[in-house]
Amino acid sequence: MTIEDKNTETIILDTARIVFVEKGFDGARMQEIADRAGINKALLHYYYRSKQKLFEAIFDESFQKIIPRVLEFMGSSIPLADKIESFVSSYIDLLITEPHLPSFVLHELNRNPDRIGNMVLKSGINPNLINDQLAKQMTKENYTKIEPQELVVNMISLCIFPFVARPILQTVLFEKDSEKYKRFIGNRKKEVTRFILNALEKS
Amino acid sequence: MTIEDKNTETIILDTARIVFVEKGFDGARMQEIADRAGINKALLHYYYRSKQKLFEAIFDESFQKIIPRVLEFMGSSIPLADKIESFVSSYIDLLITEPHLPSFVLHELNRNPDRIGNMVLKSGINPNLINDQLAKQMTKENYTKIEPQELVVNMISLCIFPFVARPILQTVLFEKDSEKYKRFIGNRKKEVTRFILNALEKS
DNA sequence: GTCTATATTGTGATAGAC
DNA sequence: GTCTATCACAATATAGAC
Repeated sequence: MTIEDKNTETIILDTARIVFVEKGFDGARMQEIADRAGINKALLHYYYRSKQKLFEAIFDESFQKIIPRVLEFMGSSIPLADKIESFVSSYIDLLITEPHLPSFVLHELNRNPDRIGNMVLKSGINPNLINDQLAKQMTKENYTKIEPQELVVNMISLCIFPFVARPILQTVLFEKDSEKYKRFIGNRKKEVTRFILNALEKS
Repeated sequence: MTIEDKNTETIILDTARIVFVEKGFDGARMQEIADRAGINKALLHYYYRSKQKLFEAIFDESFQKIIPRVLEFMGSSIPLADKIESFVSSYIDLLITEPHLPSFVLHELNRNPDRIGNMVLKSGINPNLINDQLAKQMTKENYTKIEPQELVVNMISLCIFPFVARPILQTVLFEKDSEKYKRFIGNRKKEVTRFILNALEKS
C-alpha cells in the first residue's frame, strides 16, 4: 500500500497475508482482514468465495517461498563447502525478510498434513534427485562420515529454528532485548556456516 | 483412561491436552473436548470456568515439560562433551514420547509472546547463570571457537526441528514413508551428538 | 465493484433440574 | 457432580441496492 492505491485484489492479498501469517487460519478473522484492508467483508467474498479459498492463495505462495529454496542449493556444480555457504547465506537473508513465514507454514502443515502432497507437486521438487545428486558429490569430495539427508536436515534446522523460537530465545537467552536478538541473527550466517563446515570432517 | 475410570478432572485434563496440543487454542473446540471425554460442555465449565483457564492448565504443564529440561543439561560438573551427549540423548527421548509438544508450545508462544515472562519465572530458570556457568566451562576446556549461546541454540535446533517439521520431512525426504521417518529419528541421538562434537574444534 | 443488511450456523458460557 | 436446555454473541457467508 504505497501512495498510489493498487487494485483491490492486491490490497486484499497483502492484508490477508499479514493476518493469516500472524494468526494462522483458525485465529484469523475475515472481519479483521476487511478492516485492515479498508473494505468490508462482503468484498472479500466477492473476490475469494470463502475464507478457505483466500487462505489457500496465501498459503500456497508462502510455501513456495520458503521450501523450494532448498532445491536451488543443489543446482550448481560448485564444491559442497561453497554450496553450503551460499545456501545458508541466502536462506537466512530470506528469513530475515520474512521472519514469520516458517512458523506459519510449519503450523499449518501440522494442522493439515494432507496439504503437503499437493504443495510438493506444484513446487516441482524431486526429492530423490536431490538426494542422489548430493550423495554423489559427497562421495566424490570425500565427505563420507555423514548421510546427505542428515546434512540437509541439520542445515535447515540451524537456519530456521532461531526464527520459529524467537520469543523463547529473546526472553531466556537475550533478556527480552530485541537488539541482542537481532545481533544474534545478524551473526548467524557466519556462525551456522562455520559450525556445519567444522562438523563435516573429510575422511 | 484405563479400565478403572479416573476422576473426572483427570479425564478432562487428559482429553483437553490431546485436543489443545493437536489443534492449538484457536482450533480447539470445547464441544470436541467434551465429546472425546465422554461428558458434556457444561461439566467442562464446572471444573474450569472458561476455555482460557482450561487451556492455561494444559499449556503451563506442556511448557514446563520441554523448556526447563535445557537447564538440567547445565547442572553437573562432568566434561562438556559428556554433557552434550547426555542432554541430546535425554531430550530426544522426551521428544519421541511427546512429538507434538514443540510445535504446540512454539505456536502458542508466537501467538502470545507475553505469556513467556510468567512461564520462565515459574520454571525457575536463570538464564544468566546458565550462560556464565557454560562460558566458564568452555574456556576451561579450551572450546574457544564458539559462543556458549550459539552452542545452546544449535543443540536445541538440531533436536527439536525434525519433530516440528515432521510432515515436510516425511513427504520430501522419506517418500511419505512413516517407517523411514521413524528410523531417521531413531538414529538422531547418535547423529546429532556426533555432528555437534565434530563442530566443536578445540583450540 | 462496492456497499448495507441479513441469514445461518457455530461456539463459549450459564441457568436450573436432578 | 452431572445433565438438558438455552442464551448471547461471534463469524462465515449471501442477498440485493446502488
